[in-house]
Amino acid sequence: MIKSKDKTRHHHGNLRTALIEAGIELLAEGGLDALSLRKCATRAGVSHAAPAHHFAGVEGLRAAIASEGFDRFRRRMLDCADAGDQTPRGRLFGIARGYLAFAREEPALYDLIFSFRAQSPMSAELACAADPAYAVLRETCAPFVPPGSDPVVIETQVWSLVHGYAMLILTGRFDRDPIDDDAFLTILGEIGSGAECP
Amino acid sequence: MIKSKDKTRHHHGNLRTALIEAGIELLAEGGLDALSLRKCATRAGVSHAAPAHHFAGVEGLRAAIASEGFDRFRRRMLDCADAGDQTPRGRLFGIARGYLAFAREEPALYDLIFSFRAQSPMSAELACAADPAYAVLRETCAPFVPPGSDPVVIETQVWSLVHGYAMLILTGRFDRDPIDDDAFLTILGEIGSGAECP
DNA sequence: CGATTCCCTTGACGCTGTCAAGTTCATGAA
DNA sequence: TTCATGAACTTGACAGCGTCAAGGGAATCG
Repeated sequence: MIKSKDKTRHHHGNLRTALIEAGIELLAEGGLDALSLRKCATRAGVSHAAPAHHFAGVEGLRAAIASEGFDRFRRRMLDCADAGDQTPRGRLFGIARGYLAFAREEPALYDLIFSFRAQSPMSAELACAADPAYAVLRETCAPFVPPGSDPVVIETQVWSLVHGYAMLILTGRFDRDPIDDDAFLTILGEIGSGAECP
Repeated sequence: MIKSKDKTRHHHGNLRTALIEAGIELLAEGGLDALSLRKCATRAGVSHAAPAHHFAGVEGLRAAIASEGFDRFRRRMLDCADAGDQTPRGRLFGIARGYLAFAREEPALYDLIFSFRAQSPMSAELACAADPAYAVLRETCAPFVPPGSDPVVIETQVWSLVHGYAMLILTGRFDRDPIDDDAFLTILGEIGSGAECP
């Protein structure tokens, strides 16, 4: 048996994590195009080909960074939900605020996690990493599902609305605060009407 | 004076258009990553450095292709709107159908036109190219604007909802027809309630 | 102690965008 | 007409990129 979880071996300790961290830094500094295997390697202090032993090419690195990104995304939503009113509507507004906050605070990471397309070889792995984030949305929407109706309908409403709004913000379509977020959240609130909202 | 509009000069006639066309083909065949200046040049039958005389680098080519993409996007929405019921609600559903159709039929081109971020050097040029498409949305939403309210509110609702739904489709989050588009359009219809809907 | 295995390095290859310099051809002037 | 100008394109070069093959060094195991 090998000490399976001990990564602090050889020259570098925990290189995989260091490469992901370096990639997130590069994204924050230079956007999606600034991410490269060689720059991550340099920043982590290893040779240009070292990352190949930890990721399946550049797409593998992107997927690994996206996994970490989805986790931060999930935590950002939960933090906002936990900080506001602990009512179904308060929590719904909370995750929406967290969603928008994440998109604005880490736009390149946000772009990355939603840059994978359906036919991507990584889509299975990515779907796995994204599921916990989606679960947050699902749980928050649950109180608004009309009895006997498919939960996916209202989840799709909420998610499409917030996701689309975030994307439009990032494209810069809104020159300056087109409608403030509270007005947007009011719209979101109307979607949840018709179910109990204590 | 030079014959200003005559592009059929020299070796190649109308190379700029040919390069844009080649780029759109490459996008359709291989997605966003398949687009490169050199491949466009080869496909148009010119040397690898020829495109530099027509575009400001690869970003310039991407912007030019996006301009053409926005125009096709606009026409696709208008075609669908013109084909359905000529009521405000019928036309609203029409542009939504056209929006989704374009995203599904030319996913890479759709990705490209929405890949430019606010701080991009091309954002001014791109905003110009995108305006006619946004005008279609604006006109279609106009009948649903409550008197005395800011039109941008309802435009943002509609647009966010459809844009987000399209993005979620492309990411493959919906394994198989999660909710069909008609159910989605019903949601869209609820947004337009409260104004005249003849 | 020696062999194995893992982690990483080195070097190479083709592809990419970009630049500098040269060539070819159409246009306008003499 | 001939010549000069300049636009359109070619050629060649360079650095950065992802990826592969081969090799070396350290830790572990028999």
